[in-house]
Amino acid sequence: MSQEQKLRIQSKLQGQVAPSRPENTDLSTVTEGQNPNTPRGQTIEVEGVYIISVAARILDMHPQTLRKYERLGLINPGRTIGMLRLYSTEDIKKVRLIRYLSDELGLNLAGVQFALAAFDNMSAIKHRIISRLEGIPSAQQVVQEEMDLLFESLNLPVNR
Amino acid sequence: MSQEQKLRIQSKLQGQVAPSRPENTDLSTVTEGQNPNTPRGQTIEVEGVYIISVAARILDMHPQTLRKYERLGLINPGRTIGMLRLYSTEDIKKVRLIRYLSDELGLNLAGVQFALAAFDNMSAIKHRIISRLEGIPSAQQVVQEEMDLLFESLNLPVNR
DNA sequence: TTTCCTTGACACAATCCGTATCAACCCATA
DNA sequence: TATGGGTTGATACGGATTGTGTCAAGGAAA
Repeated sequence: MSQEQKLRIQSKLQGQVAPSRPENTDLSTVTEGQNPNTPRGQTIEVEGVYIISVAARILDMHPQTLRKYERLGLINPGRTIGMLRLYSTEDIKKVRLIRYLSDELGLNLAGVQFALAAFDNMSAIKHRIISRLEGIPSAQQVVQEEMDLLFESLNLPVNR
Repeated sequence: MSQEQKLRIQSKLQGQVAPSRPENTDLSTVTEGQNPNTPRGQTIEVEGVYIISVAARILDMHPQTLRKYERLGLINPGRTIGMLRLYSTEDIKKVRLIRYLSDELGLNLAGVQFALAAFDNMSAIKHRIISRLEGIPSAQQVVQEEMDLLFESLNLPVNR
């Protein structure tokens, strides 16, 4: 339970199981819902990937819960050659978002699935609009502002 | 209990608006552009307004379910002077959307609440953006198209 | 080898949702 | 005005869902 234990196991397993670094993260769709102005000053954990036991300890959640989330398609962690799950920091952040939607807002997992898909769609549409307004910076500014307002209105925790 | 009694009240309350079609599922076109909350003095003359028993029969749902939806803030039907609930056609449509989110997509009521709020915010933001792009019709069209695409991507039933 | 760890499957306790029930009150009709 | 049926708010119950626990079997690392 102690922080030292977490970091010990974490660093231990990182040295072993994580030969590939950030280039392995082809989970680009995960970060789609995050704002570009995300405060990145609070990263306590070292960037990298974790096996399920370490990820569960970091998140203080049961490993079976993480497995269930994956089975429902909510998260999609990478795998080692031996089929071990590898959770990136983006995966961790996404699980925190899921936990917020579930615990704080009371959504069930179907609702979480719907919300995550909605976030992805909203973010994609925002980028599509801004892209299509290439020659009109003033319009781009309007869309940027209002869409950011929209995300704020959803009470999404940026740093959870 | 008896069907005659209900139909009697129904015809009293909603006038001559198709009381003999209990299986009518397309009420969305009846009073599309009319505001059901306009006080006309006599409640008998208001069209497309139903008490809870009639609304429940139109929707094929339990009256207690409708009451619970209201208690949770999902719907907000009007009231008579005697505090009887009055469901407008807009309320009926909203209940159908709630039922779709709940039954088809499997959201719990907290998820439905979140989704409805998100829809409202999205619609409001869309109008705000278009309003702020007053002098740029081409940009307005882009936003209109993409936001419509966004709503479509949420698999929302238009006429449920 | 030994010792963890992971995996999938099944089971359990707590909670949620729709429904049912109850007494009290309201409303339309005679 | 009197009456009977419907509505209201509150509470309680059965079925379903969710997170968690447990189990045996197999793999990876010291």
